[in-house]
Amino acid sequence: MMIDELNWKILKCLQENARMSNAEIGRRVGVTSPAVSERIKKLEDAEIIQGYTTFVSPLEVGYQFKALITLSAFMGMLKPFLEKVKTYDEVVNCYRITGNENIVMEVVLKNQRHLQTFIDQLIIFGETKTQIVLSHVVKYSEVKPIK
Amino acid sequence: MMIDELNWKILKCLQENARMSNAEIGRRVGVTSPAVSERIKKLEDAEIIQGYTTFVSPLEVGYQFKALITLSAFMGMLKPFLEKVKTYDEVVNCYRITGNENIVMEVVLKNQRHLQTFIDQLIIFGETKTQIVLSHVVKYSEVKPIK
DNA sequence: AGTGAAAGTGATATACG
DNA sequence: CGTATATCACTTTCACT
Repeated sequence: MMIDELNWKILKCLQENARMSNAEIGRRVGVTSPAVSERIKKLEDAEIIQGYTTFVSPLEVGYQFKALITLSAFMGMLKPFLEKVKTYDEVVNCYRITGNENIVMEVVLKNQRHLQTFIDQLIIFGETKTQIVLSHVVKYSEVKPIK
Repeated sequence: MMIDELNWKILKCLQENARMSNAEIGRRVGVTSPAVSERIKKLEDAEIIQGYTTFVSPLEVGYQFKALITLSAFMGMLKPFLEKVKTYDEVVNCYRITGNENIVMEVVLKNQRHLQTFIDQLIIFGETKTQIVLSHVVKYSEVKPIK
């Protein structure tokens, strides 16, 4: 599928604020709301738009910190881990990566004890490395057109 | 601010689909749409809700891969980097972390050459480590109530 | 803090450039 | 692929509880 300039403008609006009305998007990009509606539908069908979500602040709801946890899986333990990780409420993001380290997870934790019990659950899968997140410098920045 | 069970149900709906109408949320959680509207406004004011966004697939719009790039900053170079990183279109997320490695970035790249030119920009700030993302196993999972 | 009703605005389907 | 119109749904405000 083709993404023209108008579609990029619509994607920009939606990335800025997913709850913006089609009418408001239309005003900003210079078309009517049915046109916006149809284009959004096509972007969804083409899976260019993969969903709409809300940022809920982990700190404001009582989690004390975030951490990045890196897992170097033991032989044969990567596959079971990939299934298991989906069930952890703590994990908000999980990437499989190249190299000796196989997995990086972004986790939300309520306190140090919680970190300990969480890491304890991982030891059967491999070796872990924990890095506490001090700040989220760039947060879910927009995906922009390729130059 | 207090987050009661009703607010958690509303947050669950919004995290699943930020574009869900207040009326639809109301039907699912058992209140009227003005009630939903008012609660959402309070959650926004309390900065529990920090925004609404749209997932645009980097691969579908022409980026060939993602990478995690770790930066171990040279003495005195962390602060200038923290300003500079906001200007990079490639960086969709950037975390400052504890330990010898100071920064982890999630970046979208159009090809190998792009990776090289991007890393070249970083060498003045510190040493880098690059891990190519093979898959995004858990994607922006919901933040859930603390048990 | 939530409901119900009124008025305004937005979404959707259809007909037509 | 877009607009224009009409109908229906949703949002917002407000009086009341």
